[in-house]
Amino acid sequence: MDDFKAFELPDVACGGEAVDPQACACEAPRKRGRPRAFDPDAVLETVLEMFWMRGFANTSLDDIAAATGVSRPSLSATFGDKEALYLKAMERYRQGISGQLDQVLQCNGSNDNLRGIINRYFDVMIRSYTGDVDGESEAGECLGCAFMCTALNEAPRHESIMSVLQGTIEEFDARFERFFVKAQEMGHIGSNQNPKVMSQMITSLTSSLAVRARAGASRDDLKAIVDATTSFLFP
Amino acid sequence: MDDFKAFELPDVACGGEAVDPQACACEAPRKRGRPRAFDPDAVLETVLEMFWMRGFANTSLDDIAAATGVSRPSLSATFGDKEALYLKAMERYRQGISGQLDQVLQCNGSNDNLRGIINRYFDVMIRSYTGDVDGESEAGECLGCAFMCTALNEAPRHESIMSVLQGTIEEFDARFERFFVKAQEMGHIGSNQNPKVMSQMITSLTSSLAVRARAGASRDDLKAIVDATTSFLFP
DNA sequence: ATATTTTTATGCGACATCGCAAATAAATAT
DNA sequence: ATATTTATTTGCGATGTCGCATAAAAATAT
Repeated sequence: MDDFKAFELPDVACGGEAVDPQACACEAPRKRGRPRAFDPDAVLETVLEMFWMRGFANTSLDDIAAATGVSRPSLSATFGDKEALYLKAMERYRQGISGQLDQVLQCNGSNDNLRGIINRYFDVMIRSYTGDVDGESEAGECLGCAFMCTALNEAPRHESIMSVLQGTIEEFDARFERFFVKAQEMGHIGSNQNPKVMSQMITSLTSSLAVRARAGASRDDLKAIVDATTSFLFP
Repeated sequence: MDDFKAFELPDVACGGEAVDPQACACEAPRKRGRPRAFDPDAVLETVLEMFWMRGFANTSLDDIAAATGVSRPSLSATFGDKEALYLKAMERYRQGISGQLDQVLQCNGSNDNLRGIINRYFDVMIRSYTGDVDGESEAGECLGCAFMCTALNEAPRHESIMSVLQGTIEEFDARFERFFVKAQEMGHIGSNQNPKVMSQMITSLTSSLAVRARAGASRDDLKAIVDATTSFLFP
């Protein structure tokens, strides 16, 4: 019902009504029946943004069908029911962030300094939290963490969402604990410091940024908070 | 639709069908028309728990009417529409927390040590986040922060919720900045420390606890995190 | 060409949800 | 007692929402 024209799929490959057989450059020798008229990945991206902005319960399958141009039966044939669709969209989101963190969170080069790495990490998160999609910030912005904003709401009602929520927290914790243990081994932090505590500081600040961003804090607001904290933690 | 018998109002004062005129010990000389058959505060408490568990969009006025025994027209006459009801329930929640913090967050007595005060603060928050209502933890538990879990979801769709969210964040920030400024004046933290940074650490950790609690972290899990952090910050 | 397979289109049915309107009930004011 | 005020009860109407079932369309296999 709400105006969601902004979500209409652009004419990307695989987006037309009849798709050029070779267009979807999937190596597979072409399956048998009628080919899909849409790109599932593009649909998931749109779906992610809708859930991100409006939440799970406030986003109906009709809305999604209208915004993507894919009918409800096609959606359910491809992705399953609403919950499965949500989980697939969130998994894509998680992988996107995770991939960026893999690149940023490495302390290999011995000339890296820890504070620089951590600042780069927060740059990534802040960009994501303040409405950055693929480089430039956009109009009908998605603010905060897509997963936090929606999963905290739904977790008690959906076993599967709860368990993804737990898994995501654990993944973050584990990632940073590994990182700081390694950083300590390489002498970037003193042996009197506790990697677990450092890790908790970073994940806590991260969740705080997500909340503040959702409430409309600007990129500079968040940067200021991060700078203050990192200059305290890594003087 | 869901089973919500747990929310049926107990027979508290003002809960029966015809209320004893003097029972509601409001000093006011008794208003004119037919007296209310329910206690608005008790209703708000129930409503809070429902929104807390299920979120705003997943809680229908029919559910609320069934759980409280108050019909929809009475609800809307007393509280306004669904959004207004939500805001009133959250305001009650905010005041409840705020009142507890007023008691806990004082560094008057010169023998208070800062770490003790902060630990008491986190005790309050952890109890609230892990399903404590009025002292004992309950069965159909409300986990995490009622406001975070619901408002993050709804903020972009509801101007009013967004603005309460911003206000709540500012209130927390201001509270802790005041606290640490005063603590510094009283010599509890060195003059080289930055009250703003300390404040950010505490609010960040708080939001992190809320998230973890919603994901099912136990009281002890959260205490361990708090202890590790506070012993680092206030050695 | 015909059959087979897969996707898409259309639409129905059951139910949920909200806001509102009209009638009824219970108190105080005069 | 009667009028007035405020709450409650009952129920309707419009719309939203989801899952499913059936028919049509577009491709490949034989």
